Parts: sequence; C-alpha cells; structure tokens
Amino acid sequence: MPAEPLSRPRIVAAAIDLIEREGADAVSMRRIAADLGVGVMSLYNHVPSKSALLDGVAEAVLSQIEFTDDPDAEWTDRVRMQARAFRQIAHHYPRCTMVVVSRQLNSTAGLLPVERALSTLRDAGFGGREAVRVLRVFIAYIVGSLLREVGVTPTFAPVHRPDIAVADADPLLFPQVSGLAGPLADCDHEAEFEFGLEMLIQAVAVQLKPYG
Amino acid sequence: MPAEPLSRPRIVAAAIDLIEREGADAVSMRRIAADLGVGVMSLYNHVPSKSALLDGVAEAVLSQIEFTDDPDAEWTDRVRMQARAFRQIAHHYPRCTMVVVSRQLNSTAGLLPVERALSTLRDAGFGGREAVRVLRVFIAYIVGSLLREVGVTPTFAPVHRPDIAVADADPLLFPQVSGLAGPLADCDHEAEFEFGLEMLIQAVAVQLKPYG
DNA sequence: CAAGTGTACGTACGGTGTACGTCCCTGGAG
DNA sequence: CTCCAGGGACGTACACCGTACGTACACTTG
Repeated sequence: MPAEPLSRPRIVAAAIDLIEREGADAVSMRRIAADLGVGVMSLYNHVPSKSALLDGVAEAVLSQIEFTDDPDAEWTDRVRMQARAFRQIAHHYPRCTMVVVSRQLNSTAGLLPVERALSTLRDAGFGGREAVRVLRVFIAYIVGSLLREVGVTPTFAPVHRPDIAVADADPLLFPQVSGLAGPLADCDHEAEFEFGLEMLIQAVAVQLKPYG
Repeated sequence: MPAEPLSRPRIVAAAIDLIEREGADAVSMRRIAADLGVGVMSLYNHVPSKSALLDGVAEAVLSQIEFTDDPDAEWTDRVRMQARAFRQIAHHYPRCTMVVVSRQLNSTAGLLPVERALSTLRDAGFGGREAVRVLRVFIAYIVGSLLREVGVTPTFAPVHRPDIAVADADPLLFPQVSGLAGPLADCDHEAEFEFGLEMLIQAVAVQLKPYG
C-alpha cells in the first residue's frame, strides 16, 4: 500500500509543494505529514528537525538553477545569464524564495553558483579580491530584487491588492510619492531587473578598464 | 506602583529590546509581557495582534533614520547620505533588520525615505519614471547588502563562527572558491557597501548624461 | 451616589515542535 | 522452519505559542 517508502527527498518535495500552495507560514510538521498521509513523527526518521527540513528546501530549490554557462562567450553575456538563472528560480518558486534567501546555506548547492560566478569574473580579467567584491555587489542586487519581486520588500504596489500604500499618501507631505503614484504602483519586474542588471554590468565594465 | 502605564510605544520598545537581545525567534507575546512585568492579555489593549506589533517594530526602527538632507548639495552626495542613513539603522538594530525588511510597511515612516529619494533624483534631472526605476535599483542593492551584513544572506563567512562554509570546499570541484577562501571569508561590510554604492552612483550618473 | 468606560488580568482552546516509548515488519542466523 | 535484532511508522505527552472570552477593578461623568 505505501506506494513509496517515505524519504527525505519526498518530504522536502512535499514541503516545497505546501509552501508554494499556501505560503511559508502554513508549513508545519503535522501539515506535511498529513499531506503525505503519514504520522507526524515518522518524518523525524528522515529529517532531524523542521529547521533542517527548511534547509533542505533551500538546497533543493537552489540546486535546480539551470546553468548553461558558455566559457567562450563574452563575460558580460555570461554574467547576464547567471543572474537571470538565479532570478528564474524565484519566478518558479515564488513563495519559497524567502525561505531560500533567509537561510544560511553551507551546502554545495549554494557554492556552485559562487564558483561559476567567480570563474566568469576572473576570466573577465578581475583579480581574486576584485572578483569577490564585484560578486558581492551582484548578489546584493539580485537578492534585493528577488525580495521585491516576491513581495516582501515594497514594490509600493501591495501584491495583488488595491493600491493602498501610495494612493492615500498626503500630497502635501509627500508630493513626489503621490505625484508618481502611477509609476510607483505598477512594476514590470523583469524590465526592472534587467534595467538594474545592465547598469551594474556597465559599471563593472568600467571597473575592469584599468586592468585591461 | 505601575511606574508607567503601559502603552503601545512601551510595548514596541520592549519588543525591539528583546529582538536585539535574543533574536527575532525569541519574540512571543508571553515573553514581552513578562519583560514588562505585565499580564499577557494586557498587551492586546494596546496592540491588536502580534503581527501588528512587529509592524510597529518596523515602523519604529525605520522612523529613526537620521536624514540630514541638504537640497543644495550635489545629488551624488545626497544619494550617498541617504543610502548610508539607511544602512546605519541596520548597524544600530542588526537583529531587527530582517523584521523591518520582511514587513510590508505602508506607514508614513516607510514613505518618507521614498519621498526624499525621489526628490533627490528628480532634482538631479531624472524624469518621474526614470527616478522610480533608479530608486528601485538602489533599494534592491541596499536591502540585499543589509541582509548580507546582518548575516541572513551569505557573506561566506558564517557570522562569528569558524569558517565552515568555504574552508572545506573541495578544491577540485570548486577551485575558485577554495582558492579565494580568504577573501571570501572576511568581509569589511562598510567597505563593501561603499564599493557597490559608488559603482551604482557612477552608473546612474551615466544614465543621467543623455538628459543633462 | 450610580452608571459607564477602559485597562489589567486569568482561564481556556486549538495549534506548534519534538522527546520518548511502543508496535510491527523485515532480513539474516541458527 | 524458528528466533531475534534492527529500523521505520506511529501515538502519546509536554511545553510553549497566539489569542478569544469573561471578569474585576479604577476612573470619569452625570
């Protein structure tokens, strides 16, 4: 009768499903067990704690990044691709994004993107320390963008809600905000992401000049 | 005997204290009530829910940003100042940062920095839509940086821990990572922040050229 | 004085993570 | 075959959580 014999991957997958369907707040060991048709404590035979389970979620999501890195391509294109690959998973697992980002990930799943990025930057001509610095800037921008996209950080357009944040701003206290209510309210996430990404790449290119 | 008569600000302050002392996970209504020497349910006379209390924490922290904006200064300097002011609160309330960032803040405390920033960018010569776009890039970068600084996003140097993330990386699988273990492990947050900030400001300045 | 109002509080309910002990099912040894 | 050891599934139990509800008391107002 037990079609599949319960395992860590199956539990992690159930957790991801649950998060995507009902949000991270809905996650509880009891709920996951129920979704799997299994007793609560059975989970602990495969997962040491809820925290470890969420680590597993982060790792699983992160390891699904599709990297199609072409070492012969222009470094700017490689950076673009890697940044987009990162963003893609946030688009694929929106409600998991916060979980992934807010977890200290020490696994290889977290290290591989770093390795690729450093490789790309060093190929581009950066020294070790410079590559690390530049990478940190990119990570900060990408993480910040994903958080906005996922709705945790303000777009100023409350997610799928009649706009309350900006529309009722007092025009006398906040002339700019209320004057720009329109642009502030709607946000083409992809376009915004690309806009900032291009700005960063171009800025990085300038940094690179002196070393060329 | 009740020295002070219990109020929303007092409760919020207690919550902030608790978060800074023991982390956001330690926050519970019971715990806050105990710290205030008060019954649990008394809190609900001043705060509708725990969620609202955390909103209050976010608002309180955010409203302590010190803005010393000089409208006559160069716009680059104004942007620098505002970005640093934002970062300063994360430095002052490190454990609260995640709470602040992860909360959709629709209060005036959240709108005021936006107003100032838009004002600065428009003074610099940006149109409305462009100002919003540029602002979003800055916010993404700042938020991402603060998260790294606070330790939620990887510095690759696990906060106050013997470095485990990077040191034991397999040199064959991750040559870059293990080769750059040193630079990856230590991170001068202020220098990193400033480095990326300057890159962004310069990139924005380039964006501005065509409109000048 | 009486009535009304708002704050503090205790109790109680349904939920959480998980430590612990018990069952049963399997696989190998004799 | 029997017998036994090991491991996975499970139920119970505990401490803690957020908060709905009812009560008791201090105060203002008439």
